[in-house]
This record gives sequence, structure tokens and C-alpha cells, in this order.
Amino acid sequence: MLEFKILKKDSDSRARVGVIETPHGFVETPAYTMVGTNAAVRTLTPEDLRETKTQIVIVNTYHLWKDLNGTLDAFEGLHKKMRWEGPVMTDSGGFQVFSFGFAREHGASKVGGKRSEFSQSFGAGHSPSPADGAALRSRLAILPEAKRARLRALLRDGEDSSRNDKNVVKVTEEGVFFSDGEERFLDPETSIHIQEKLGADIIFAFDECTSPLNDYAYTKQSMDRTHRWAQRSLDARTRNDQALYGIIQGGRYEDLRKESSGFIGGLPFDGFGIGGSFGKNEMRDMLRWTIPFFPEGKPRHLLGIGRIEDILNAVELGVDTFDCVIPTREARHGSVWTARGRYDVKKGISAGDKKPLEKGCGCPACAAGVTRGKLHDLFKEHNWEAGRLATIHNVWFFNDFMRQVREAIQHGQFTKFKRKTLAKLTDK
RNA sequence: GCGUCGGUCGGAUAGCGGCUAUUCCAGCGGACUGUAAAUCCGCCGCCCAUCGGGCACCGAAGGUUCGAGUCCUUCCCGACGCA
Repeated sequence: MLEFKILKKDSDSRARVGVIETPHGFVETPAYTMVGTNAAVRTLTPEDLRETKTQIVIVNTYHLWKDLNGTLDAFEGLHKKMRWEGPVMTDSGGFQVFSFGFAREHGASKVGGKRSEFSQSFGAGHSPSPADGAALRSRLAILPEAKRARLRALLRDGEDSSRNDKNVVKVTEEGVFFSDGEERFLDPETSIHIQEKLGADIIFAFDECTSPLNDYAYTKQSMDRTHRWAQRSLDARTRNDQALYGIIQGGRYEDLRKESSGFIGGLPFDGFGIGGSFGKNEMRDMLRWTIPFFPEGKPRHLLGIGRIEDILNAVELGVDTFDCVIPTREARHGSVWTARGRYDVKKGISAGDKKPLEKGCGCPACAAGVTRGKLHDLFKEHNWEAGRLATIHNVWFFNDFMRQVREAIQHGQFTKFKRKTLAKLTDK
């Protein structure tokens, strides 16, 4: 089970410092969860994770389920698999409903742009063409008979989205069909079952992450379904040593967000995930609408958010934990984070530069004397070590940033800390 | 001196008579938010520009042709071979 203690509340905001106790150790909050989709943070060893002050890692249920390919029952457990004794959470697969579906079809990302970019909005997707149905049915033909019968039945009432070359997802009341190479069906019961087998300390209810491009009607329909899935996730749970978080949706719509946090916040979850998507400047409003509905004493996790400015805003509004791909993905892409923002070390200007990645940085890479020029060369050689060193630096940077956030709240200096941090940052 | 093969945007390349000259690297700029991502998207001869437009261009000069980077001639340069 999970214990959450709030150690200090900020007097000027909803920010708070706390500690989450899991069977595998403590997480001091506010905390950043590093993303290790396939049971490993890309390029990092377990030792690297510890040395970069990583407290907790999030692993993806869908991808792992796919990798295990039927060998789930024999799975040794995430901690053993990862050679990581610290806290772990697993996402439910709900994000893949979005990333393999709508996002893939429309090139949408979780955080949208300005309002003008939302001029186009989408309902349930275009009508299924006969070809779509035929392709889906032919895929079903290769499955075992019992499963096929079930899927066929489900197929009849699945009208929520239709698949095409890009969109490989079909959402139904029962659950979600993925045709990512082969036919898969994920529903709340299956997701919870997999997550219990994987054995993370914190697991999530199965949801559908909607797109900022979805219209009101679809967002509401999807949210209501996610609420039903939340209850089904709770009902499916059999282990009591894992914390189960519910996830709210509601997209960009105030009434839906309030309804969702009110509904999910009223269920007996151990913590709450704030999911879905919104426009770039809409996150603060969304958090203001939703957080008051959550029980004070339970942790709140903002799913998939992780830029410095967003973290400061979210902490201020009462968020305890985050997870985001930014430190790790951007590192592999050559972006090095500093207190002043990030820079692309692959660019020619870093060639031959003898300066450290960031002045005064205490990360293992900087401590070992890695210079911008050295990292530049490694990237140019396509050396794996480049991604690793950059990841070490960025992960340490974000973890250390969270440490500073905690410290600022402890000292009653959060508002000042936020202002000063943003003033330094050219790249928010 | 003779012969052979070559000279294409910073480098390397494709192109073998027919519309906007290819691709890779480097360079410049942008993106990345519960990871289909060590990735992706622009630009990369010159000039003006908001969309866009104007002018060049395949070592040089001639020629053949409706049309030439591509064929022919001469010259220049480079590699190799023979003297």
C-alpha cells in the first residue's frame, strides 16, 4: 500500500512538499518520474539512474505487454527485470489509445498550440469505409476461435473511431482494439491484470487520452467511458500492495474537467492522474478547475508534462508528481538542458568548445569533465555514449531542479523561486 | 609528348538528349510534453520578397539539335598508364 505524507504546505499557493512511501522506497515530492517505456530508461544503466538522483521510473504497460508476447505469466517482475530496486509506476496503456490513434492520424501532440491552431476539430472520426471493416475482419481471422468470437461481438458495437493506414486504434465501450502489427485488445480488466503481473508500486486505471483536436461531443463521450473504465479498473484489482491511481480526462472543457475530477476524485483511488490534453496556455486553467476536487491527502500526478515552466505552474497549483519524455528524448536528440534553457550541442558552435555542458553542474557527466566539444564530437560520430551522457546530464538537471523546488517550498520561498527561475530561463 | 578516365552547390555523389539537376555528409534554422523518436521538418548558387518572384548554373569556349550537364571539336585542370 501507499502512504503519502504532506510535510509542508506553501502559504502563497497550493504547492506542497511531501513523501510517498512505496514498497520499494520513498519518493520526495514534488518529483519527476523518468520515463522508461520498455522497462529501461533509454541509454541509462540502473547505476546511471541512481547517480542521477532518479527517484522513480514509469514504464509502459502496452509496450511491455507487446514485448512479453504471451509470456506474461512467467514474468519475473519489473524491479528484477530493470535491475532497479526503487519505486516504479506503470502507465495503463491509455496513452497509446491516443498516440497510436488520433495523434498518429493527425500529427497531433498532447499539448497543443495556440487557440487558432484548434480551428479544426474532430468528432468520432470519419465513417468507417467497407474496406476498413473488411481489413479488420480479415485480421480477426487469424486469432484463436474463442477470442475471435469475443472480438467479433465487440466489433459490432464499436463505432467510436475508425481505423485507416495511420490510425490503428478502434475504441469501443468494452475496450480498445490495436492493430499494431497484430491484433490486440486492451480493456480495463486486462490492463490491470497486466499491471499486477508487472508489479509496479503505482499503477494506473485504464483510460482514453483524448486529443486537443477532439470536439466537445467526442470528448464528453470518451470521458464518460473513461469513468466507467475507472470503476472497472477498481473492480478488477486483486492486489493490495500496489497503489492504483485514477485518471481524469475532459480535454479542454471546463465543465467536463470539473465533472471528471469530481467523479474520479470521489472514487477510492490511492492517487490521481491528470490526463488528456489541452492547449499550450490552457494547463493552468485546467489545473485550477480540477485540483480542488481531489482529496487533499492523496498524491496528484500530472501525466506527461515536464517542461520547466509547466512544472512550476503545476506545482503552484498543487501537483505532486510528473512524468515526461523531455529530459531523455531531447537528450538523445542533442538538446542539453541548463538553468538558462536548452541548447543543441550538435550545432557547429559547440565544436571544440572546452566548456562543461553547464557551468557548475554536478551531474556525473559534467563531473567527469565532459565538455560541449566532446559531446558534440560523440554525437557527430553517432556514438551511443553521446545520448547516454546527454541523458545523464538532463536527468540529473531535472531531478536537481525538483530538489530545488522542494527546498523552496520548505523554506516558504516557492513564489520567489518560481519568479527567479523563469526570469533566468530564455527557453521555457 | 602520346593514351585512358575524369572535372556537377563547402566535401562526396547521381544523372548517359527532353519538364523545377539526385542523394549523403557538413552547415544554418525549427520541432519534440503518460516514447512508433540516437528522431522528424525546413533551408542550404545569387538578388528582391508577405504569399512569391527574378536571374544564374554542371571546368572554359565554340558547335550539332526543336531541345545539351549529357553528343562533337578545341583548350584548361587532375589522376593513372606508356614514353
